[in-house]
Amino acid sequence: MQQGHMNAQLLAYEKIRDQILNGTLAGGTKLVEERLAEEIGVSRTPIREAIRRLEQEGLIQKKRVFKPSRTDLIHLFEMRILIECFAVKKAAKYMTEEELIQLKETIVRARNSKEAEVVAANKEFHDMLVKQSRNPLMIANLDKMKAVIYLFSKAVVFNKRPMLIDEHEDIYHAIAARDGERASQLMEQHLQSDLQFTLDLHVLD
Amino acid sequence: MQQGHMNAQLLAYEKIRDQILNGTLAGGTKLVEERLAEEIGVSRTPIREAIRRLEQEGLIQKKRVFKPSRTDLIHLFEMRILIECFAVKKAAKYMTEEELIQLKETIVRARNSKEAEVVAANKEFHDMLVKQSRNPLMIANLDKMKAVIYLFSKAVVFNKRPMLIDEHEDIYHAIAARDGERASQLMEQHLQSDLQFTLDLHVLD
DNA sequence: ATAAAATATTTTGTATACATTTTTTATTTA
DNA sequence: TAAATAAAAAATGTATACAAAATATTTTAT
Repeated sequence: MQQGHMNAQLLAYEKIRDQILNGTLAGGTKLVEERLAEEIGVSRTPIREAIRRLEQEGLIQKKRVFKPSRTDLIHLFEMRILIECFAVKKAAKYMTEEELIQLKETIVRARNSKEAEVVAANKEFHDMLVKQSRNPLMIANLDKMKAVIYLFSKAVVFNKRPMLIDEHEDIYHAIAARDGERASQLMEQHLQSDLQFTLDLHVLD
Repeated sequence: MQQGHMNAQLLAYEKIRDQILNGTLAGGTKLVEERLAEEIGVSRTPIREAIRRLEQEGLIQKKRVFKPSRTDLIHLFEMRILIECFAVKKAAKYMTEEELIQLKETIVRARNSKEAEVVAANKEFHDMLVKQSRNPLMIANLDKMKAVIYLFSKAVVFNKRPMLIDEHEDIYHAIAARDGERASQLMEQHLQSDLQFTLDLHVLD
């Protein structure tokens, strides 16, 4: 959490967002402007703007902390698959040798580290690929979605799904071989597995 | 323009949005809260909320009416193609006979009407298909994008591209034949042609 | 006359008061 | 007791005043 020129709005936005993501504000909680204003120490005005923003990002819906259902997650992943498969095809076409080395590097790092570092490396793998879409719209879209996806899976200790890194490696090889179609197929399977894994951990709904 | 329970916010939102879409507020124009407040006859507070919303929809950027560049339009269409091709595959799988009749109906209407009615029928064709994605996220996304796409092509008299209806018909036949792959390919070509047509009409940039 | 500094003006950000609506609680009635 | 209604409280919507920041304008020095 960095603090640029901290105006009240940004402060409110970041504080509320953090509380939602780390679970302090649980899914379904009603957000009361005055309560938040008092807690954060600003007036209602910037709180409102922050809430509007979070509403647009999907983290708040109808004044309540969004609690994604299984169906919501499935929809999110449908969209995610569309974008990441597109990106991966572009990657196969346009990624430079240097970029490929960097990509490979995230896999090596994921194998040789543990805990948070693994998660960070895997995240970087996906981020690098999404960037290859060269489409700011898609990048921004996916960014928003990730917050909601995280919201759903935050209970899931940490992405420790078996085979995850192997799948990344397969995707990498397909890209390096400039086989966009195959990379896309592999990415789809990879994300479907991720979705299934997440759904399985939330038996109730 | 219908008026539900007209609160100041909605009023402001709709008025500003309309002015952007119909060109009264030209691309690049700086939006001054006080000016708008006076004109619309509400205070600055609801104006601000309306602006935030329009910012999120992409119609306003950094306090100015968004003026999409050719590149922006290309990005928009990349995203649009992704979603509509996805939708069309689902349509081929799941559309009922009744729905297919309705779809066909939009084509007949487009052939036998003129002016605004043709445009409406063509729009309905796409809307019906997008709905087949059965994914609220995609539907909402496309809806936002359409406003911006319209913003770009509003100077373009009205969608009178030759072959447009024939292409719709081809897509319809592919769907009716339950050939999702082909429907998707046809939809992609169709939208690429639309993009090209729109770009060609804006020689300057 | 030009560039820099100082000043004035406009515009946005924030707090606050009050109006309106929504939600909750209490009360009445069947 | 349960449903319906009325009263109270709470929360949101809106207007407005003032503060801070960003822009535009004038002044000054070179």
